[in-house]
Amino acid sequence: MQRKAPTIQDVARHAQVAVGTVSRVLNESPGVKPATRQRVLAAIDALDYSPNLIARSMTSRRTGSVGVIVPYFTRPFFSEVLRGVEVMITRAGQEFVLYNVQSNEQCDSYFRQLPKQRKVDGLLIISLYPDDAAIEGFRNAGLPVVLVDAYHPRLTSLVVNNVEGAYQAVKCLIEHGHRRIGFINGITEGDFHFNPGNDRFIGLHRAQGEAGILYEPDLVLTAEWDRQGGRQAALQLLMRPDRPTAIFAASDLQAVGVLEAARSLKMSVPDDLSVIGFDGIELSEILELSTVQQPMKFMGELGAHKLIEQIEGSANGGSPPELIRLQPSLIVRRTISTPPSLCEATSRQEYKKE
Amino acid sequence: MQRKAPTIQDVARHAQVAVGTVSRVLNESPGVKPATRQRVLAAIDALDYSPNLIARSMTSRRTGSVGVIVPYFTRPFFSEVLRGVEVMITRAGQEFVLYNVQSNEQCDSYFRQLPKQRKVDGLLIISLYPDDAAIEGFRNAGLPVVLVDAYHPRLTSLVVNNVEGAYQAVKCLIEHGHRRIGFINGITEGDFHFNPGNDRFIGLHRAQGEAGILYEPDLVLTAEWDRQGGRQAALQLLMRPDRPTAIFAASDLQAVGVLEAARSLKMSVPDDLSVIGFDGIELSEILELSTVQQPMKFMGELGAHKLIEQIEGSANGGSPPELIRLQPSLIVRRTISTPPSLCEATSRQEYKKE
DNA sequence: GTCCAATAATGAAACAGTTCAAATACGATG
DNA sequence: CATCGTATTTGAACTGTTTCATTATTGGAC
Repeated sequence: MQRKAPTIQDVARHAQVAVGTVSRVLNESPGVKPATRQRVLAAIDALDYSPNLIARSMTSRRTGSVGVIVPYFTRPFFSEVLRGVEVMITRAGQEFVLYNVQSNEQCDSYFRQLPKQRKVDGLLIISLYPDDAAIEGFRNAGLPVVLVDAYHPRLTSLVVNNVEGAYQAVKCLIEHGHRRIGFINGITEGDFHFNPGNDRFIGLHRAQGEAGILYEPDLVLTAEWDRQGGRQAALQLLMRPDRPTAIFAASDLQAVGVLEAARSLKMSVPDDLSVIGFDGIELSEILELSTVQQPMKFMGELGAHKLIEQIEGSANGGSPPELIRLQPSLIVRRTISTPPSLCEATSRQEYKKE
Repeated sequence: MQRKAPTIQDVARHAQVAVGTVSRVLNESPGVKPATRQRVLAAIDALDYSPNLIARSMTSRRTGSVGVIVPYFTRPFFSEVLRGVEVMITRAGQEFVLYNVQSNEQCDSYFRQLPKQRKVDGLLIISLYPDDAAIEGFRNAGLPVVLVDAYHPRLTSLVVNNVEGAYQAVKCLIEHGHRRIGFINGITEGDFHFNPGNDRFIGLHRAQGEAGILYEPDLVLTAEWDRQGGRQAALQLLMRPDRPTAIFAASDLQAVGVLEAARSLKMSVPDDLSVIGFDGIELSEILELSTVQQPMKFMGELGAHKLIEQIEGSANGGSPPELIRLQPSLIVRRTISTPPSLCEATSRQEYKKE
């Protein structure tokens, strides 16, 4: 059992050529006579040889692997982004090394270690924000890095316009007559420094400002990015005497929590409460939840594509960092309607008219 | 920019020792005088050195990476399993290389190539069934392999008792009075040979047999494993004149499709139709879908744990393959009730009595 | 002050490839 | 037939580690 794998030496011996020749056959370098090439290929076939990629990496300084650093990779948003990433990485013939981060220390340690260990040819960082020291480390190591759903001026970054997305969402709510709109933000996880929820808050703020709605700090809560977070925050908002008639959540998962909270309070959506989320995960479609759709898979694809471009072009000097902005789009589904107060008001008005 | 990374040679020179000594400091091998160790550590610190893992892999024949082969890794079931896998792999200080397979050829090519390329120390194969040639390849390469949600006599395998899970589910439906139960199986994807849906079908069959219910081939359909598949199959089942009063789907995603089909036909669940799925993904909880819960995360953890055990013990001869069986558990939620026909029957009976 | 056995430290070989300067083969030309 | 230039091929050097047979150092016993 476990007989030693054949090496390039064995192939060379078997084909009666020098190792260098086998190497050029393997790498399809020119300058090998067809007849020789055939002999070598036959030997490779006979020995069932395939090159040891580790050894190859030694000299070629290419590992054929791309590292992807991502927080909580099983959450639907990240999962979708990764789907796109995987497609591109595989298409480029690279392997996909997943670095899941759950804490700030872990994230930092990846940022510090990975460039030096040389186990990956490039790094795709999703929704995480490397500090300047980390970026210096990437540069020193000559390691291509692309940011997705995060921005840093010194790195190629891919972001969606969170401000605009939130603005559209809230504007839609306002156009439906809502004046008291709750906002559930996501926490800045660990200490990752970067929080797309903050931009979404800004969008909300802008839409409200334009409509002349006063900012009410009490209607803004910060919660975990998941269902539980959304539910708890929603309960808090909805049990207030002057509760909001609509809630905008920084993520779909939180919005689902809002729906659950409403259900548990026997409130009907959208009759008693309008809800809108952010992301556009599959679940939002199933639950007919209105949301701001991000092009998740595309973000993954494009980010990976840009990274691979950098890896392949890294010989001839790195290209300057690029900032790519994508537009989210509002999807109005079942969970939005005119607020109850306004309905009453309207009917009362109509009543008066008669 | 991009100054060359320091090597062990540089450290040795800086600390005025031989490379061998630095190596033993790095690997915490005994036989290095504390004073020397200090000098070396100081040099490592001064140069900000960390060993090149690729080079290290050359001689140590350990890459520090574990490969995970999985189909459609973003589906909730796999995603949950992977969550467990990731935890264990990271805990063991290994890296997680993801091989997502979407076609049979791709799967096969991974099975053939990976053992020879030596880029991973072990392979975790999820819901995929390697053929004998592949297994021979693993053995020749001395590559530890563990199967999760699949079984092969020559490999350590981790399976849930699909027959039993399905049996419980269908028995529950029968106990609620259902006699016409539709079954939506999942297709055997690509040509992966292994289909847990078949065992679920057997469980259904057994429960029906015990209850003296005749097997009706028309009530058994095969569909894609996803929502669309479930929806289409359900539509087909529900538009029959003698439609079933309950549907058991081989996956939760398909069961969600069933719910959607029912909704589009204006049928109420569970009043007009009982539905039960399989897997126990988060979505089933959100939709209050009854299901057969698999310990997904645990399966990932245990599978990865077994694999790491094998990797670490692979020096002293491989342990014999092990078969681990886990029990799923039925979760009854909102989507099960007594069938309408029986309600009528019951009320008619009661009527007569009066 | 020797001698001996540990204990430390050395440095070359090995790992499995790529690369490149040098050697060789070959066909055409003068 | 010698010469030249091109097309192949060779084999040693190199990548950055680990390992291991040697060699050097140390400290204690005599």
